[in-house]
Amino acid sequence: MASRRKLAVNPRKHPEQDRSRATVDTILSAAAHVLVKAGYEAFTTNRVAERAGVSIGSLYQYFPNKDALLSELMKRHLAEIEASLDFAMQDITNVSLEQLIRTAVEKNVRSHLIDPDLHRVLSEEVPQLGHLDWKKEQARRIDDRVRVLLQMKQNEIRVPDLDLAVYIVTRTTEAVIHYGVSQRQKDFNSGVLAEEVSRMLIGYLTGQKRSSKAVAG
Amino acid sequence: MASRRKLAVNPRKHPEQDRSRATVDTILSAAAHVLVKAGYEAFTTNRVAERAGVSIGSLYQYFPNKDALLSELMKRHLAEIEASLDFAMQDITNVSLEQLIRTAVEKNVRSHLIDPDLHRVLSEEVPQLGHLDWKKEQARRIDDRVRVLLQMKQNEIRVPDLDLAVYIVTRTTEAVIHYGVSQRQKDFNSGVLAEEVSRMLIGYLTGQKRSSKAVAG
Amino acid sequence: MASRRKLAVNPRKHPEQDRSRATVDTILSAAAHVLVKAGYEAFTTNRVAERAGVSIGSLYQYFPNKDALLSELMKRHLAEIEASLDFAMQDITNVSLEQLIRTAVEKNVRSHLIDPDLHRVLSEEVPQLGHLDWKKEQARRIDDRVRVLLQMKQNEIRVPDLDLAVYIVTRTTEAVIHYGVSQRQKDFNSGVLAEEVSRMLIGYLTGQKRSSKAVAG
Amino acid sequence: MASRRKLAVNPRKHPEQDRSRATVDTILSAAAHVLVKAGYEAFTTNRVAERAGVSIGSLYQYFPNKDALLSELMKRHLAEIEASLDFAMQDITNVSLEQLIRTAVEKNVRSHLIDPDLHRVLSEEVPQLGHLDWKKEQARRIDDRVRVLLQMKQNEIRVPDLDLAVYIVTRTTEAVIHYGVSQRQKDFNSGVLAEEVSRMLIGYLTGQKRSSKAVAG
DNA sequence: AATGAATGAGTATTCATTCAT
DNA sequence: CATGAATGAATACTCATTCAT
Repeated sequence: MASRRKLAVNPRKHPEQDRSRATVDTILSAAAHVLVKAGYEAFTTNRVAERAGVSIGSLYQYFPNKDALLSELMKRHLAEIEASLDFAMQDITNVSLEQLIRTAVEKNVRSHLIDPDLHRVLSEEVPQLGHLDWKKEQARRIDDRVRVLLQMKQNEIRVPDLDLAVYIVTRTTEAVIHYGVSQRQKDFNSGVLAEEVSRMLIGYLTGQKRSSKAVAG
Repeated sequence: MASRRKLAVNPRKHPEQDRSRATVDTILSAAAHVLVKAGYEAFTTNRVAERAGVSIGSLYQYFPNKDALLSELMKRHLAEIEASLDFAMQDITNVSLEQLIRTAVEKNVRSHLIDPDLHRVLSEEVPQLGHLDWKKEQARRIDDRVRVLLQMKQNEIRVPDLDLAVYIVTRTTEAVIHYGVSQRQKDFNSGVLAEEVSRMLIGYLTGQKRSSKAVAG
Repeated sequence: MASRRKLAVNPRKHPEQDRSRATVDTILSAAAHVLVKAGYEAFTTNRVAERAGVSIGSLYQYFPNKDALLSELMKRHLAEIEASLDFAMQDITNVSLEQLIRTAVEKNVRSHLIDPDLHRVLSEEVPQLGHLDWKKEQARRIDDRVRVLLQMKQNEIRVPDLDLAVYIVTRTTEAVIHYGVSQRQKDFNSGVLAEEVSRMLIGYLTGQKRSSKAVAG
Repeated sequence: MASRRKLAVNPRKHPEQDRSRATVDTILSAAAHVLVKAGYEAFTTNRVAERAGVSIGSLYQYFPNKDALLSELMKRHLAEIEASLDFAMQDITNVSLEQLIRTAVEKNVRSHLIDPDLHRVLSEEVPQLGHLDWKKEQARRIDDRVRVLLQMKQNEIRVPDLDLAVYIVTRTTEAVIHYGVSQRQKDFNSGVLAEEVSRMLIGYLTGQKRSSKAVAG
């Protein structure tokens, strides 16, 4: 498993290693397929193996158990989403807070177009193997990026607690968009949904004085 | 599965009916207990029956299958929450939009203090038997109430689409508060979290013109 | 399992409990049968259940796992053997050491006629689930009885260490007889084997001075 | 399974043959290691191969199946023990029966110090692949040697049946010493155990008239 | 109605062994 | 000869559900 790096040196592609990688991918695809088409109920290691056209033994060669398979599937899916989020930080300094939020929300929307069926099953049907370390880490990573973005615009922002703002922005965006895919399909596709959330978040961040027991300034 | 609700209609209470009702309650309590203390993983009909001090046969006398049991449990829990939401419509006309939102959010917060452990298991661990008719109905019912409230304050509100606004307000409140219970415990308890969401929603609803490709008017 | 004693009081035989007991016995018989006829290799819970004419589920209702089944089988078998050993202590005081040993060995021989096939499989083929508490206990119990017997004849015995003597007598008898069943069948049946071991043990216990670096007196 | 022993016969050593022999040894060492450190439960061909730093394919190049591997391991271990038993026949004629027995038992004791852990696992944990031809042969071989020894001292010996005596002596020694290693560790190490068995056997062989329905003469 | 013994299809997982490279 | 990916029969065990009493 660690010896895999010989590749770079040796031009002869280690056939086994390629085969392995291919098998893993096949299995994961099959897993996604089963999950999407048949639901978690029917998500059986044997069924996945069968769908993958691979023996059950092979599946267990690469995944020590069912949860590991599920975990890897989620990991990859979320990694894709995270990648698609990217935030293109480089030239963002020249951009207004408004533009920033709009772009971020927009990207979030687009990231939900990556295999939305799988996304739904993964987030709603699959029993959450919480405590997955990489999951917490990923959440932290995303929060961190959002915090950095907000900090850059700190002088335009009026909130009592930046961390809290990050939390609210994150959760809100996620929730509204996530369920919007299926429940407000029209607005989701037309961009209206994104526009509205953006507007809401911008308003929230740039702050209003009108709250009675108000916090902001 | 819902057919034994006839009892409620018939005022003359046969003693058997009382016993039945008691048994059902016992079973549901046991179900909640198992779910909370041992997780969905360990939630087996036999275990619930045992915990309830009732034979497995009896359990099946009252619940045709496991899902029915789970469904009823959710139903009751959500009904409690819905009840606690109540919205106190009667005198609300005299109240400002601001106050309205604040109250609503506040109630939402309080509703999350009803058996939060059960709530968590139910919403995160239990495989969502989506499509449950009563569930959609309940969601619709809540949305309807929110829509009515907002309509009463229509002249103070600036949003392009009331339905969409209802959706956003609902989802946002739910998400921020739901995860806030565990992830922003401090802010949740201090009321800061509620204050912030309220402020955000009020800002959103009373509207801003500043959006560029703006929709509102 | 502990409530079984109500029977004595209540003439109506609890049908369930009888059924249970019968099922357990059936399963154990089937287990013995499979073990003897097909060997440990083929000793499968499913096969045992099938042979018992009982569903696999029922088997697991009474035995939490395969080892528990095996353990119970051994326990019962060894209990039978132990019972057949019995040692009839009561009138043994009037008896010579010689007679004592002879009787003990004789009983040991007879105890090996209890299901000798099962005995063989159990002691040779089955992976020893050592550490079984009751097993150690039983061994101790038997040793204790032997020790008591020898202590009664202490003045006729010449050995440096009674405990050691108990160990040697026990092991020797067991080994010689155990393998004798199959390897010296003729002598086993004719009683010659028993006679010889008895003679050896008597000689050993009554002691000789001739050992060079000798211990005894 | 035994067919690769041709090597030993052919004096001209091809380098491959050396390598083969080395591989075989490596595998057997690994097998012993796994068996001792992890028990028979964990004794899998893949694990042995891994431990040996050899591919599973190679393992099967040298051993047609798992049992063959196990068999060879036992064979070698028992051969070592047998070799250590050796019996030093040459000058034994000058020696008294007493001395003979004492020496034999002593050697037996020492032979149990050869990898006692492996010995234990092999004799207690591993499912006896009885019927192994070489095993019976070896037993016969040992019995034969003992018989020859006893025959040499025939005039000092008083037993009704020499074969039976061989059986009893063999089994007794084996059993007492084998379990003594762990159950009477102190006496085993101090030599007291050996002394006692020796004394018992000498007494037995030199015979007593005192048995009532006596056999000897 | 209540009981709890019985059911058995279904599931994850292991491991000896093969065979293409 | 060596490799290690692939195989798949086999196995222990679970749990929702039924039904005779």
